Amino acid sequence: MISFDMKPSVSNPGDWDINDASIPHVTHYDTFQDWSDGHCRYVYPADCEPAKRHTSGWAMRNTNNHNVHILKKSCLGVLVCSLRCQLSSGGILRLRPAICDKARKKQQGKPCPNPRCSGRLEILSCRGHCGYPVTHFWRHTENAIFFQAKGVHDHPKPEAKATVEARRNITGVPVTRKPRKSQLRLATEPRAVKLVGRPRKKRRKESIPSTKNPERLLLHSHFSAASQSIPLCHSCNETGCMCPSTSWSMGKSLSHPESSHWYPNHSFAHSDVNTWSPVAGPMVNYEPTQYPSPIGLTVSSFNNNNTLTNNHNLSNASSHHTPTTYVAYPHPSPEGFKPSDIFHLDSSIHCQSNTQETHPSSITQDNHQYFSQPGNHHFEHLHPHHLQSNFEVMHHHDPLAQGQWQNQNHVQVNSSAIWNFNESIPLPVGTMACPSPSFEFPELSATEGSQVSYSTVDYWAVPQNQQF
DNA sequence: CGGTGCGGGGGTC
DNA sequence: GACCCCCGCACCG
Ligand SMILES: [Zn+2]
Ligand SMILES: [Zn+2]
Repeated sequence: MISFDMKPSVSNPGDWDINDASIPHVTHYDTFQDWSDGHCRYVYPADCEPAKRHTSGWAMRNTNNHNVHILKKSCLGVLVCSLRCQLSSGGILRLRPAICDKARKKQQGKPCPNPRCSGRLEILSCRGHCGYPVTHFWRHTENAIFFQAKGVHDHPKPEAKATVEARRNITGVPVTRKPRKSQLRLATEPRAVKLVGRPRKKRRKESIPSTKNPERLLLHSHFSAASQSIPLCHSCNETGCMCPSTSWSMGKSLSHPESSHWYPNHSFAHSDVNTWSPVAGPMVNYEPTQYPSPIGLTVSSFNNNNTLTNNHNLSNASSHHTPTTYVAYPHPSPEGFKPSDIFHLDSSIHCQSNTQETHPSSITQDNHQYFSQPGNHHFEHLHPHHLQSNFEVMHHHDPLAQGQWQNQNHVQVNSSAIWNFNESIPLPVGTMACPSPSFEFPELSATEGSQVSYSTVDYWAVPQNQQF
């Protein structure tokens, strides 16, 4: 049986789609979801700052859909170590891909910041929407901001944007959180404007179900099929989809049974931030299990509760009246690296032109297939039947790994971290204008003083990371 | 320098 | 025609 529950916030009980010519008036708004995953729709108040910025925890880049009224963004995946080395925290490295193409190219191929690892950074691209990246759509109306997402992320969460910014803060680059005008340029519709797209050429409004790609196997079916008793693909939300990462049973969000949200049965993204589950491939219903580490380390049990994750409301919607800037500093050094290690990933100061291909050994080892395209891009093909052995799963014991979340939010300081974080102090937790339910809390952190003492140059010269 | 939004345009189905 | 992606530009902080 299909359970597609419309959130009661939509005054029009009928379906709305981001592409609809007219979108219903809403009387109730959702709290901001910056880690939304799966097919979901939310309505935010027009003054919701994160919504105005079209932000997301996921690294989303603008995609041209040739429609002035609907902003489309697609997921860039996550920046991981090619060797999937295990961090002291028990997780794997999950850096945030730069949104800017140029900066992202520079990130790729850089040495893994883990001093014990000879791996290199590579993009684990998102193929969560029938092989295409997960897409987000934003649409502004007079008094609301509509959000719709398509697809289920098939990769771990990247570090939060605030983490990257906090790191930059430490390096001295100021980080401001004021909304920028340029970000708010998305045309607002006077009322029920016909979405004709821009007048140019023949491009029209974006029709969401993709019918293009051969390997995506996205069959022609309409979104509204959701209301029918036809099995839907969790990934593309289409009937009849045969995309490989599909679970066919209907899942509903445990945390938000009332929301219009298809909840994936095997979403990685819904596992803990520092861990994730391998894709189930053509199979279904992945159960968290312990897998051997690719580098032979014992995979330790790790239960990271430092994050409030997907779709977990922390507070109600009544609190997004004042656009307060939040001054929280999530752990600026995720996974136990000293921040300066990762600063290099943000800065081009010490940029090495690591434009070589990923070395074959890691290719074989990881059961990944790499090929390059013009422009030194590294693309990755995941072989679904190999994926089960590809990745570490540290979360095997956590019964909540499949959709329920703990929010203990305590600060963990891992004394066995590679770098000495004994001086770490808990960092303040801020509030957001439109409360984000998934703000990352510090796990490993350091005072500015301790970070300043690191030599960012030295680390870059560590020979053990130059083995390629 | 990088995040963001806009828009042109090529390629593919 | 639809829709993917890439690219460049402009703006901003
Ligand atoms: Zn590594
Ligand atoms: Zn994704």
